[in-house]
Amino acid sequence: MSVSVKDVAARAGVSVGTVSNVMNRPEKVSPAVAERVHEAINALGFVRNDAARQLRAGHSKSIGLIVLDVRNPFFTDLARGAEDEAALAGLSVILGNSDEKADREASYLDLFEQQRMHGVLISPFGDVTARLRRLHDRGIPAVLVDRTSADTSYSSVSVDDVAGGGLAVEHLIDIGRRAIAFVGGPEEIRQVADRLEGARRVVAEHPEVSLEFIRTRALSVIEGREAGNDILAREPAGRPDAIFAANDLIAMGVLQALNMQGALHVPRDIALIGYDDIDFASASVVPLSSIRQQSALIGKTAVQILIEEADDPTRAPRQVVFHPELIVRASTAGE
Amino acid sequence: MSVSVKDVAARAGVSVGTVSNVMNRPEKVSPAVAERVHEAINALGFVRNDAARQLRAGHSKSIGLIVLDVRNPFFTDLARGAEDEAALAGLSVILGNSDEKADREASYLDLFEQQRMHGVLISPFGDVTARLRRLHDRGIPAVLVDRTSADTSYSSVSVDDVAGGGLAVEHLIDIGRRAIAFVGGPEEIRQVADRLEGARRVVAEHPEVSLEFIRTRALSVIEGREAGNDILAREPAGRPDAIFAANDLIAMGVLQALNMQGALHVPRDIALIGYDDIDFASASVVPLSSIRQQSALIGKTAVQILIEEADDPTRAPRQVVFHPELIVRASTAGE
DNA sequence: GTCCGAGAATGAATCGTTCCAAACTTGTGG
DNA sequence: CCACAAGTTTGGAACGATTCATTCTCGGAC
Repeated sequence: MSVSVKDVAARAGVSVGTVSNVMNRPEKVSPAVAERVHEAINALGFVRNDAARQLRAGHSKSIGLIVLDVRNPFFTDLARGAEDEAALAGLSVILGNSDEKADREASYLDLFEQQRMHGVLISPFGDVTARLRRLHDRGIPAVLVDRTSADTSYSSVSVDDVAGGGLAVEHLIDIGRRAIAFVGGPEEIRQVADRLEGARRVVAEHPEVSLEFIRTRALSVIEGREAGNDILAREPAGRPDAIFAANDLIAMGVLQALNMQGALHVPRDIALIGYDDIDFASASVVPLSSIRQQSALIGKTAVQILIEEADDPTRAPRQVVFHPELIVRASTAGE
Repeated sequence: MSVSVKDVAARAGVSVGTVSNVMNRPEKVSPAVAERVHEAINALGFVRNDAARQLRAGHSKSIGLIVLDVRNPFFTDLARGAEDEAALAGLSVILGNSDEKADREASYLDLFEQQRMHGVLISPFGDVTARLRRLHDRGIPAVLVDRTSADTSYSSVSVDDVAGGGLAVEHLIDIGRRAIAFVGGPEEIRQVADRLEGARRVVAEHPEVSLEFIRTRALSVIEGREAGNDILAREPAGRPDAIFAANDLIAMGVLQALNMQGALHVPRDIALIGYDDIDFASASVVPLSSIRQQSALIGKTAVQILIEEADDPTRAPRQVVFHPELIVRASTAGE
């Protein structure tokens, strides 16, 4: 049925300990023996039983990653960065999609605890502090991603959305716009609140610039289109000359509305900038300027911190904050 | 450090065997004892070590799922269906994203083999027959999803793309269109070829209808827009009166081009139907008709088959093919 | 009062790998 | 020729949950 080290050892004429050494500390074993063992492994098609290895080691060689939404490119890029970094340390990443549901999030945490993961990266939805504490007591470190922890007892890696909001608005001002509208919502979403806050701060430094807040019920294309239609319905004098959308989906909706039957021209009549820099952003009718987050770098950094904490559980938690980047495309081009 | 059944047993004043019974065959144990054991479990914060359980059982309680692209809603919905079905059997699903890369696919298969997964669902990219054979020999069944297996030694669950192509074109004919264009490519992609084939078959039954094939280099928005611009540049008489796009991204690109400055009206001048029914489809400027696949049902069914095969490895492989569904929206509305 | 059997609880064996102290081998210097 | 060190290899204990043959307990039948 199942080929074990014992079978490999028998065929190679060595002890099981030696087979283990060949796989885990090759430098301890003579080349001739190593060769024989490898031959036996291939001939028998031996594949190590991870459960046994884990049982002995006390914890697994996998890192659990729980994200809010696998469909969001931000998280898939983050996951990719995490995987690549984990691979360097011989670890693999198991991806869990909480889909912004507390019960799904909890069941992944249960699973990861049962599996004695090497560590857990989580973009939390519900209140997970109690659970993370349990994991920590069990020797499983956790790092929060895309969210700063309220208490600083866990490490976190996030992006400065306030700075991102500032970047977007500074750019709009740079190209000469003065009447800016922020479209997005609800403000309960931290990212929305922070981006708006960043926009407000920059506007406060420029007395000649005004900022209007157009609230949406969600961050979707349809909501963006409704907001765009509202703007279109106004007197020309009452329209903003630039729009900062809380994310690219909103921006795309706004663009569709403004562009309908060529009513208004982007960027001539109204400049438009989004947030997240999703693939669709560069593929829309008018390629969209946006704010890009270094998603892969976040994942990579989070894994680095996780590995450090796993090696030395007494290490003090760290909060890393990255700064987003402005991507200029046609929707805010020229004057 | 780590709380084991032994600790629980000591606190509850019973043997380890009884603790195991409480967790795995509660009917074998008296209520009074069960109560004491549960109290001890909670008090000590005991969580079963999955590695030990697995080692004993010979295989894990997880199903591995390898998809071509986690960002594709088709696969996330499929994964959701699989998870829900697996949960009913007390299994969990581990998601791996091959991202259409053979090396990533291979490393997930390695991982799943090391972990002695309960079974593997895979939407294959490279040639995985040799590897699946190995898994099978080791007692790990595999089910192919979204692809019929060339040889019938593995079960598979897929969608009939030929039928889907037929559905789309029948609908266009039903609303009175006669000059149909299929936009998509490259034909090497099985889905593209099948959808085109389905379209051809239906057209062959209607002598009054013509089918034109407009090839694209990829299934992206940009390629779709280029195709749309080409059509727009033609003499009005040379334009089709209906377009069947190989997927929704292509359709969105086509729509953007046709709609630019209100040049052509969809569906009055040209009717348009896509494929996949992605979220964006209903959110585009003109809500898009599309062909929907029962993604969740595919995942659910694949898990059912997998569990059956895991229970009885001698079971003959089955090929299940689902039929897609027509979703009518504004882009093909009325006459 | 004894015997029987059903139900409940026990505990030793088991899974496959890793670790490590001990045993073995080889080569070198005295 | 022996002692010794360095380099290799060995074999058994350990990890923690599950299983199952065995033992125990208790109530009822005779």
